[in-house]
Formats: sequence, C-alpha cells, structure tokens
Amino acid sequence: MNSEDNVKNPNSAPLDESGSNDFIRAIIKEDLKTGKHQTIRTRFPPEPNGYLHIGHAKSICLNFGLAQAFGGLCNLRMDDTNPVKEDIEYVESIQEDVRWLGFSWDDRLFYAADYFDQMYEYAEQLIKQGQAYVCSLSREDTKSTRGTLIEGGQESPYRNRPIEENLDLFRRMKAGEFEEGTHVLRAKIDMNSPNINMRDPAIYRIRKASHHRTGDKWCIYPMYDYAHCISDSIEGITHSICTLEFENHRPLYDWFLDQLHVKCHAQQIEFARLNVTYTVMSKRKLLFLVKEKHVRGWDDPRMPTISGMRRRGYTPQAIRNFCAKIGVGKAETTVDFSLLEYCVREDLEKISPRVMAVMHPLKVVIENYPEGQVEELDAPYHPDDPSWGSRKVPFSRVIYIEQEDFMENPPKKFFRLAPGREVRLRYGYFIKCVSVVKDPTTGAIVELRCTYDPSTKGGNAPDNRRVKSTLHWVSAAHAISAEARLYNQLFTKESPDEGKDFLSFINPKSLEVVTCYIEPSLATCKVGDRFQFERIGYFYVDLDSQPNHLVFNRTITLKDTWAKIQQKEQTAE
RNA sequence: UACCCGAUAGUGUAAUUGGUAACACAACAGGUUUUGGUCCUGUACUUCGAGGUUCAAGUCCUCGUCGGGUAGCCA
Repeated sequence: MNSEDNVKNPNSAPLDESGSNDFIRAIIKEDLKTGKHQTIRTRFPPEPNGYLHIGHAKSICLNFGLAQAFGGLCNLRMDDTNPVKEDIEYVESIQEDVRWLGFSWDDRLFYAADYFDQMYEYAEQLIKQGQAYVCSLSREDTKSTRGTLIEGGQESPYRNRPIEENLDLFRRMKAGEFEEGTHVLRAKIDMNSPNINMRDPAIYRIRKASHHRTGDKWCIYPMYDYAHCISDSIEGITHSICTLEFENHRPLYDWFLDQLHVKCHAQQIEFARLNVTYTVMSKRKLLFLVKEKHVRGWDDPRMPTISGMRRRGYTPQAIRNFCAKIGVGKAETTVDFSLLEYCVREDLEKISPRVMAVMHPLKVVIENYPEGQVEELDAPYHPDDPSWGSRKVPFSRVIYIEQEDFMENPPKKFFRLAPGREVRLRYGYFIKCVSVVKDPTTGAIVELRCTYDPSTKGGNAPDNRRVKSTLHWVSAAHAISAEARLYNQLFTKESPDEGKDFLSFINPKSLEVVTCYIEPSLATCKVGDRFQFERIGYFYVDLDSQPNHLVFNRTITLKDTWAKIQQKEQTAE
C-alpha cells in the first residue's frame, strides 16, 4: 500500500508495524485495502488436552500479533469438543501461558462447548435441508466403505433415509437412547470425492462422557470440522489461521458455512507448524515424557512447553522475538535451536544483573593474604552501565574458583590459571599460582596455593602489566551454598523425531545438579529473580527454593568461545 | 498410485508483485574488553531441474524431480 492510499483512506486500520511481511499479512492488507473487511478478528483455538509449547507460541504470537498490528481483536477459544481427552487443568494452564506470553483476550475467552446449542440447531437444519443423515453403520463398516486414497467409497445404506426419520433418530441420539458407536450424524456430500474429508464426514458422534464445561447435558458431541467453522462464524472471525494439516479440510470448512447460509464466513489460512532442532513437539510425545517420568513434569525446564521455558528462566520477550524472527510460511521447516538461544541471550543480556558464583569449586589459599582479614570489594552489577549500582563482595584468604579455570599442563590457547601463571580475580586482585596440592591416593587436584599482589586491588596493576584472563570467585568463608540445576539439550540427536524410537535419543546428561557457592549478596534473592553468573550463564531462582536452600536453574550458558576451541582441537586430533 | 501443498546461502525468512538477490542466526577471521560475555568490523556460502513467454524471470506458463499432508465416531 502506498502513501497515496493512506491519504485517500485515512480511517483505515493502522498498518502493520511489525516489519514482517509474510503471506498472511499480505492477505490481510489486501482485504483491508479492498474493503472486504473494515477490521480483522482472529482467534487462538487450542484444544485443552495438553500444555502449550513453543509451537503454540508461534500461533499465539501470529494470531494476537496480527490483531494488534492491524487494530483488530484476537479471541482465546478452547476447542473443547471431545470431553474424553480434555481437562480443566489444561484450560487453566493455557490461560496462564498465553497471559504470561504477554497477550490479553480481555473478556473474549470462549469455549466451543458454549456453542453446542447453536451447533445442534444447525445440525437439524442440515438434516431438514437433506444434507445430513443418521448413519447406523458400525465403526468398522464406516471405515471399509470410505474407500482409499486412490479409490472412491461406497454410499452408506442409510444415506437416503427420509428426513423425518433422520430427525427422529438424531433427536433420540441427543436424548441418550442409543449406545456409543451405534449411530452417527453424517454430512451428505460425495462418497467419490478425491478429498476423503468430503466423503460424508461425521458431524456428531455419541459420547456418554461428562464435559468439563457442560457436564452431563450432552451425550452427542460435534466433530472438529463441523464445530470449528461454526465457532469462527459465531465469533465473527475474519481470518481463521491454522496449521498445514488442515489444508485438506478447508473445502469442508467452507461447505458447512455455505450450506448453513451464515453471515460470517472466515477465510481459512494455513501455515507451517514450527519444528525446532533437538526437541520434539507433538503433544503425544510430550505427554509421554511426562507420564514416563523422563522429565519432572510439564513445566520441567528441559521441556519445550511454555511453562517449562518459563520455569527455566526464558522471558516472554525472548520468545516473542523468536517468533518474530522465524517468520511464517507454508514450507515445512525446522528452525535451529541456536536461534532460540540467541533470542534468550539477547534479552537476558539486557536485563540481568551480574553476580559471581562457582559451580565446581576448587579451593585456593592465598598464602600471603593475612589470616582473618576480610575486605569488602566494590563490584558493579553491570560492567558498562554504572546506573545499575554495585554491591560489596567479601574477599579473604581462602576462596573458591572454578575447577575448569585451572590446568596443570595448559595447552597453548588456555589463558586461565596454571602453575606459575598470574591471572586477575574479577574486581579483586592479581593472583599467581605457586603450587598444587593433590590427593596422595587419587592424584586429584584438591587445592591451589597462590600469592596475591596487594598493589593490584580492584584489578589493575600500577605497572600496567597485563594478565590473559579474569576469573570469577567467591570467598570460602562467606559463600552460601546453593543448588544449581544445569540443563542441557533433552535430546542428543538434531531430529529426535526421525526414526521410531525418540526415547533412545534422550540425553542422559540433560540435567546436572550441583552444589554451588554463591556470593553472599544473593542471600536475599527471591523466586523468579534473574542473574548472570559472570562467565557462566544466566540463572533463574526456581520455585523449589527454600529460605535456607536456594535453587537456581541455569537458563542458558554464556557463549563459550573456549569450549569451541577445545572441541575443535579435540576433533582435529 | 488419487487429491492437496511446498521448494531462495548450513538454518529460517525477504525481494517495491516482472527490474541490481538480501536480512537474521549459524560458521569463519579480526578489533575492543577487568566476563574467552557484550559490542564493532570483515569473509565465505544462495534462487530444485529442463524448456517457454519477455528487452528483462526467484517471481508468469509447461513438463519433470524431490519433500510433506490426507483413508478417526481425534483436533
């Protein structure tokens, strides 16, 4: 749309300012431009039969984002037409997750179940129009007469039942006179259609199950294809956005609404669902991981669920940025997990105060530091922004550093501490390693003996001599011990969905629990706080934390150039 | 073997709708740095194939190739 159009039509909906220009936005822009719609209405319609995951986040950001961008509205709708699979637990978690992601449906929380009366009326209308009939074939016979992908089906012997008989039977289905599986209401379309969805699909089936919302009012429940288009129509949806597997269902979506002569008939638009490397996305597989206790629950930080990512410490902003970056298309694709990681780091980098903690402690005794002496060193919360303020960090004779920051026989590219080498302690002093203490039986390094240079307090040498690295540390006498949960990929294979047994690709090292030492300033931190532990990663205070037992989830590591160098050297050998 | 859909750097997505193929991530190289972080600079790598229309094709047409979806009384 050019500026001239804006001048001509100053009251048109605001233009999309998200910067993206995918095929769905193109359709909407065109619809607004041609006047097909004055405003748009979308909806996010999950079935409450599981927890939302990152793939749903894509759909949420799309539907709510579109509404925002074009000045329309987006509804939240529970697509709850199958009581045997659905549960109130999921209804609640879905709302929590959408809200947390940063989207608001105001008073527009809807349930397909709330439209059951209208749907029933419409069904009688179809029967009266001669476009639906009660079929009394068994499940098996229905299947065997449907035909195959390459051959048409056969018409049901019940297909030409008189309208009055259909009406009577359907009403008695509703009244609960028949057992499950004995009858079904079918649309009368075309048993020879090349599109199997059009071969007299079921509209209503008998389910003597109580529904989380309508209780025992109904014993017949509408099928998805029938319920979804009607729900959209009732809510005034203009663009009904769904995933690719519903493409073949679109003719049926349109057929129902055409036969029912409804006023509102949305355009169904399909987009490719999200896949991400090193994870699985199907609700069935996620449910399996939970049920078989491969993870601790739906909100286990290793899960790609929204609740899992939340608990891990991902931010809503990071997930929204990710969804904006991956775009929308019709090609089935798999996004690199590293893009998600990038978005998480990008946001966390901006909002996390820096503090110090040691995951795998190595004791260091500073021989020339006076016994009993303690200094409070000033340490800023952000290296480049003084407005974040600072805190005091105690320094004393015995400290802990990270085990991997010392090597007895360092390779050329190792810049950290080694025998005879001098390094800087962050915001502290320069120290030099003078000897290594080993366990006499195992030979393991248990302690380092170092000396410090008192003139380097704060981290600078008066003679301007340089060190090759800066280490994080905590004072042994002042550190608080805490639990750290170090997460890695749940799967070792880039595409765990490939092949039959995705469980065989579960990463046995997806969680490492350690007792770490954190600086004393962290004593007062609260559940939900975020920090960058310098040189390690971003951490999130888990809800398992107790006053005397803090638990930190490692949200994500910092980018680790050294690890990359090591890997390269190893593979080169 | 029926119908539907898709294919642009390694990955994902753009290209004023027929007019110089680009952005982000990843990779690689360098610079800055009291985080091997951040930040900055640079390098390498792209239109599935064959025809056709056109002054001009990633874009339009034809035929292929490859990939995905579809035979629930699931959604």
